[in-house]
Amino acid sequence: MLSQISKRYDHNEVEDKIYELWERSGFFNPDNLDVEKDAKSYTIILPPPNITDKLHLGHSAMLAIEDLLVRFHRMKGFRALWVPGTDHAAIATQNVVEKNLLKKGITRQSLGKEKFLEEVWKFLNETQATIQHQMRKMGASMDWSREAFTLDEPRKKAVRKMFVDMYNAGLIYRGYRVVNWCPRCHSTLADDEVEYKEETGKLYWLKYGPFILATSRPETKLGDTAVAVHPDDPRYKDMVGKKFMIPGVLGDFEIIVVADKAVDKDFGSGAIKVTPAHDFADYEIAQRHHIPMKQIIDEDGKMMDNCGKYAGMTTVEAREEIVKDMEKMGLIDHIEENYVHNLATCYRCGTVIEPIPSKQWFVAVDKKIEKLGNKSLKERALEAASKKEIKFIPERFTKRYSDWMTNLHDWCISRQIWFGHDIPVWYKGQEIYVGEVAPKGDEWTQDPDTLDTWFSSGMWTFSTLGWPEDYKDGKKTEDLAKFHPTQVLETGYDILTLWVSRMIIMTIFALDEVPFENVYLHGLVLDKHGKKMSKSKGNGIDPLEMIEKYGTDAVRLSLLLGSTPGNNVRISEEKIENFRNFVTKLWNIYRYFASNPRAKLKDNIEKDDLKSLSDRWIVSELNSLISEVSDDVEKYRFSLAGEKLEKFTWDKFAAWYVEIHKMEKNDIVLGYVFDKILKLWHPFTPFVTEKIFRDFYEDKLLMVEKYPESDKNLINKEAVNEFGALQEAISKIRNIRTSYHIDSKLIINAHSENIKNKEIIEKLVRIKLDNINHEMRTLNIGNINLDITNIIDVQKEIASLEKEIKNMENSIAKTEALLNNDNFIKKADMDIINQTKTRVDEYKEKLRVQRDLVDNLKQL
RNA sequence: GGGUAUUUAGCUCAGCUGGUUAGAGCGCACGGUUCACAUCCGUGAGGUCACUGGUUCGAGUCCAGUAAUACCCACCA
Repeated sequence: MLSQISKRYDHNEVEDKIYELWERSGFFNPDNLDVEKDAKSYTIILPPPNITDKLHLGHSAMLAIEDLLVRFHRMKGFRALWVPGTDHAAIATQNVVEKNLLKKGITRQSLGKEKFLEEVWKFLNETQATIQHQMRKMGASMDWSREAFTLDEPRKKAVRKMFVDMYNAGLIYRGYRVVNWCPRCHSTLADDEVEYKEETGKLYWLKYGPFILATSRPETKLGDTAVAVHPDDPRYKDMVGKKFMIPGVLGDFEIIVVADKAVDKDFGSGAIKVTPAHDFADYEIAQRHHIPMKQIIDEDGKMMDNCGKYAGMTTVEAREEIVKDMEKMGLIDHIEENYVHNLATCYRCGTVIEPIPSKQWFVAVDKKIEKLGNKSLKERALEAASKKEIKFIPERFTKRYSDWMTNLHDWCISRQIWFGHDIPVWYKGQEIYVGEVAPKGDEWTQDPDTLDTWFSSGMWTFSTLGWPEDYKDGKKTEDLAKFHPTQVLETGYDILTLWVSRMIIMTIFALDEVPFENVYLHGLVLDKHGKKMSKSKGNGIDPLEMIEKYGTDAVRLSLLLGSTPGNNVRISEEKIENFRNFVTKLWNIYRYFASNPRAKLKDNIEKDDLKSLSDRWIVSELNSLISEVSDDVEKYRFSLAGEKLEKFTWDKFAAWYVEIHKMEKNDIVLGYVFDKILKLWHPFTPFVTEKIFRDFYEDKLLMVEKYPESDKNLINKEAVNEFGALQEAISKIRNIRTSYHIDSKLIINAHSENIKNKEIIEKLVRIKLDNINHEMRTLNIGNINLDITNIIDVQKEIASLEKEIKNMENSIAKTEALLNNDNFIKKADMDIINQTKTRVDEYKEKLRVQRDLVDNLKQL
C-alpha cells in the first residue's frame, strides 16, 4: 500500500477534490445531516465580508475559527449550520467603483445613477466570485444553498419591512439636525464612522464685542447666534440673558448670552461663541436655550450665498481670508500657533467632516415603546448583556459594549449615496407615505437617499434565516425557529460597536430575542513586526498565495495556534511554514501506518487489546487528551487545544509509540489511536485528515464521523507513571551518549537484574542488555547498569550528577518545609497535600538513585 | 481627559478556576541520513515571569501602585 502513497503530501492535488466531495455530499446543509430527531442546532452566520475587495488574512482567521467550531459541533451530533454571505458595504463600495472609474476619466455624475449602479454591480459580481472562491479554498464548510447578500431580493424585502415596522412603532423618525457630513462622499456619517486625527493648527483669540474668546474656526463666526458661559462664572454673571451687537467682517450682528453647564470655565476665556448649525456641542446648547440656527456652509463644504464676498470659498480658504480681514479691522487679539487638536475625518475617505444641519432619518434609541415592554432599544440592548443573554469572549468586551451602548445617540440611518437599500418612503408635496411598496399614483416620488449599510447588516442573523416569511404573529417557523438565536457570532473586536451592537438592537426589535448567545472576538492579524498589514506598506500576506505554497491546513493552524481571544496575532511566512511541517509529519505517520498491509483504522478498543505497557500508556494519554481537547474547544480555547493535540501527535505518538510499535506491532492500538487523532484534528486541519480517512473508507466522510468520546476506563495512571519512568531512563542514557560523544552506532553492553521492556530500551538507546553480572565498570541508570569502560569521563559525570543532586535536595527541602507548615496542613485541600506527599517521596527516591550512582562512579 | 489590554527564554507567543523542578515553536550549540519523515531524529544551553508593595500556608496567576507599549472612547471652543 505504501508504494501508492505519495512521499509528499501534495495539498494542491488534494484540497480542491476534497472540497468538492464535501460540497457534493450535501452535508454542509444541516437538513441532510443524519442527526437525532431532538438534536440541538448550532448556528453561525458568517460576518459578511465587504465586496469591496478580496479577502485578507484577517478574514482567513475568521473562517478558520468558525469552520473549526462548525466542524467540531457537526461531528458532535449538532444540527450544524454556517450561513455564508457578503456585504454590499454601501459607501465603501461606491467609493471604490468611483475611484476605478476616475482612472478612466469618468465621474459618477457624468454617468448618472442608473449607469453608475450598473458599473457597481459589474464590479461586485467579480469580487463576490473571488470571495466565494477564497472561502472554498479555506475549507469553509458553509451551507451554500443558504448563501445571502445584504442587498439581494430577500434582504431588500426584509429591510423594507423592518423600516416600516420601526416607523410604525415610532422608532424611526425624520429630523432636521446637525449631522456629520462628508463633503467628498456627499453623505452623512454615523458618529462612530467619524475618525479623529490629531492636527497642529492655530487657535485664534477674537475680540468679540465685550468678550475675548478663542476659536479654531474663525470662519464659523458668520453663523454665530449666541455666546455661552458657565452659569457659575462670576466674570460673566451680569451679562447672561442680555443681547449684544458684535462687530464682524460682514457688519455687526446680534448675539444673546446664555449660561450652560457644557462650557468649561477654565478653558480659554470661559466664554464660547455658539454656532448652532456647524458644531455639535453648539447645536445642543442652542436646543436647550432655543437659540436660532444659521447655516453658512453647504453640502460641498463651501461658504453659502449668505456669506457675502466669502461665498463659494471652501472653509479653509474662507478662514484665511476672514482672519486677514479681521486683522485689518483689529478684531484679532492674538493667534496661538501650534495648537494641537483633533480633527474629525471620514473613515472611508479621510476628508474633513463638516457638521451641517440636514433633514435625515433617525432611529430613536431612547424612546420607550410598548412592544419592548415600555423600554427603549438602548435599555433592552444593555439588559441583554447584563443579564448574560449574550456573553462576550473575552469577557472584558462586555464593558466596552455596555459603555458604548450607554452613550449611544439616535442613529442617523439615511445616506446620500446611490448604492444601497432604497428608503421605503415616498413624498407628495407635504405628504409622506411609508410602506413596503410604492403608493399608487404618479405624483409620489421616492426618498432619493439610501440606508446606512449597517441597517441591513444589523438584520443579518434573521434576514438570512427566513425573516419575515418565517415569522407570523410573533411565532418563529421553519429555519428561523430551528436556527435562531444563533450560538456564536465570531468577529473582529474592531467592529464590536459598529456592527455587533446594531445587530443586537435590530434583532431585539424584530424578534424580541437576542441574535446570538455568544460573541467571540478575535484580534487583528498583524505582520511579524506587529504592524497592520496594508497594501500601501506592501507587508500584506496574501492568503491564496500561502495556501498555494503551504496548503490550507498549515495556514489554518498558523491562525489558530499561538493566540488568545481578543488579542492580536502576528503572522509570518515562517510560522505558516512551520505548521506545514506538522502537516507533513501527520502525513508521514500515515505513510508508516499504511506501510503495513493489515493496517486498519479502529473506532473502538477493548481492554484486552492492550497488550503492553506502551499500549496502556498511549491509550490512557489519548483518552485524557480527548476530554481536555473537547473542553478547550467548547470554552473557545482553540490555541490550547491545538497545542495539546500537536504535542500528543508529535511527541507522544510519533516519537514514542510509533517507534515502539516497530517492535511490538500492536496494529489494533495503532489503528485506534490514529483513528482518534484524525478525528480530533479534523476541525483544525480538515483536508489532510479527510484525505487520509478516505483512503481507508471510500464510502464514508470524516467530516460527519462522530467526534471521539473519552473513555475513563482506559485512563490508567499506573501505566502513565511507569511509562514515564521508562522514558526518563531512556532519556538519561541518550543524554549520556551525547554528552560523552559515544559513537551512535556503538552498542553499549549493559546488564539488569530485573529487565522490563528490554527490547524497547535496547532498540531506542542502542544497548545490549543481559542479566548476567559481568565484572565491569558500570554506570547505574534506574536498574540498568551501563558498561562504560573507557567510554566516559567519570569526573565530569560526577560533577553533573552532583549538580542535579543539589537541585533535588533543594526541592525536597522546600517541599518538606511546606509539609511541616501547620497552616498548609490546616488550610490546603486534602488532594493538594496528598499530591505534595507523593511528590516528596518521588524526589527522595530519585535522590537515592542519584546518590548511589555517584557512589558507584566514585569507586571506578 | 476616561477606559481596556500587553509586558514570561535571543525572537514570536501559550500558561484555563492561585498548588509538581514555568512550557512550545523558531533561532542557537553539539551529534546523527539504508530501516514513515532532513519539511526529519537525538541531546543541550538559555528565564530574579517589567518594577514596588500587599493578600495567602502558597503568587507568573489575585489586589493596589509605578513604568513602558498598543488600542478604544469622548471631544474642549
